[in-house]
Amino acid sequence: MDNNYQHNLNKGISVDCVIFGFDFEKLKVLVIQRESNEAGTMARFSLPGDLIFDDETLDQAASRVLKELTGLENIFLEQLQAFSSLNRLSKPADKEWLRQMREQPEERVITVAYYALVNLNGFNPMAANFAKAVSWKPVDDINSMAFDHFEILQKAHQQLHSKLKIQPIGFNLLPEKFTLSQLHKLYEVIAGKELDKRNFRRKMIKLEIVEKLNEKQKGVPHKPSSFYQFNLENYQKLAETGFDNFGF
Amino acid sequence: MDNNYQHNLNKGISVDCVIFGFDFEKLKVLVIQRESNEAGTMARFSLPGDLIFDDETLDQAASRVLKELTGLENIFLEQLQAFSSLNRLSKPADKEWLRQMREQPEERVITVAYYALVNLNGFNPMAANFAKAVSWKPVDDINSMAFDHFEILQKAHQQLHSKLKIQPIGFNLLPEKFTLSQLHKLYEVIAGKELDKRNFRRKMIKLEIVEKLNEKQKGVPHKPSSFYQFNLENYQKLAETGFDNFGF
DNA sequence: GCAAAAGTGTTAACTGTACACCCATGA
DNA sequence: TCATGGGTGTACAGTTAACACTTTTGC
Repeated sequence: MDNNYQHNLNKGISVDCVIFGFDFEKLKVLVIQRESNEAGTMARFSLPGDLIFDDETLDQAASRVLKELTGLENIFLEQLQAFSSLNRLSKPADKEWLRQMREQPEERVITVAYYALVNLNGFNPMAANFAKAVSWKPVDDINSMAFDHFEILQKAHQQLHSKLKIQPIGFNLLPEKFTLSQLHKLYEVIAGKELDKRNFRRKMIKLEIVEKLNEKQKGVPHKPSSFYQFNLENYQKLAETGFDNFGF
Repeated sequence: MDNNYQHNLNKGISVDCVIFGFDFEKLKVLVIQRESNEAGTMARFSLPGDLIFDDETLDQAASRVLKELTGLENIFLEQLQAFSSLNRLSKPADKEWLRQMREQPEERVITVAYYALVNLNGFNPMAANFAKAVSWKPVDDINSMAFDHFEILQKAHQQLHSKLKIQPIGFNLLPEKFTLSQLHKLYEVIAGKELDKRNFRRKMIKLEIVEKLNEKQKGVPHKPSSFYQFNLENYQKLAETGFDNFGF
């Protein structure tokens, strides 16, 4: 990717991004689809990533990959961890694929994984980058990926889950205005279990990290829901007093 | 360090280890002291670390550093995160120091930090490695280090704190047999606040992750304390049912 | 008027927290 | 006998968890 800057690339280190999105139904992840020239082989996906430049930090490299692919900037992006297994490129098809993109595909590469949270509603990654076969896949539907990317995805998913319990990062997956049912559904999907509707709402409202707006859903064939927004200020006050557990 | 294997070193990636120990009083960290040839300059310390070999994983490299320095194997060792700031080597004295140890000290190096938990009682790192000026320093007494090591230390300290709340990793800092007071003190030191003695003991005992032994302290000028040991099996049962918060 | 999702209260069980005194030992 | 840290119980407040019906809208 980005052959224009090759002279500058650090050949030994890459970043890979696990970009999560939520469509009010399922947790999804942005994947790049390999054109399958091996008939009969299961379609294979990889995470977006790139080698880093010598004069950028890992954070900058991850932001760059994210922007190139989605056009998005200033979104939630956090380092997961470095991966270094010696057989990252052990699958033959992976080597072939890499050969098309990099100068020395056999060389050992250590990758630093990041995970990002984006609001995917009304957003199509293809609009920003139509040259690549990019798509959102439900996380739960994926059970294999190229390289060690499935391991990275699983680790990122797990990290998202643990972090959601102690910090209000889930709001990054929703639009600015959202309904409590949408928030509720998000927590259920990530926690992987049902959460009592009444208890959930009561807790969110009592913590005062969501704020009711004077605006309701329109055109829905049922009682319209109020919109809410995340109140960062209140959350920060809460965090100062040592809050670190939603109790889900 | 370890010049014998130079031909094999990956010049772009190093590991650094934050090795924590607990002496029943304070949380300590293993540091390497630079021989200060700059009079008047505050003594400077660094974390133990090394460039990685091309044919080892990051985990292996970290284990190697740990073993070379302490002689210890199979102890708690976990990746923290990768650090890549472009001015890691910006302090002139740091460059000079590195020049003595590496071929190309100016080259950009990304480091992957690990943290380890060891039982330091009756243990002297010098015994295993007398060539280096290695010592345990109280974490709270350190407010500056070489390179970006102070940032790494702070991050590791913070991680230890958060993780201790949700997983029983603190036992790695204690001997196999310990008293509840020692465990209590450990949690207070890492949490950075007083914890009610009665409530603390009640909780640990009720969770059944500690097990009372038929053995007591001897020769202490006060009522002798019972020894306890960590019960991994019970903890795992607990973890299966979704336990992830000690509530401290 | 019906289907669909929004919104709302109460109770019982459990968990957290605050707090003070007697006990066993060595010197 | 004194100094030192070990060890114990209780009551109140707050939090979690379980549970079912009414409301508002579009069709």
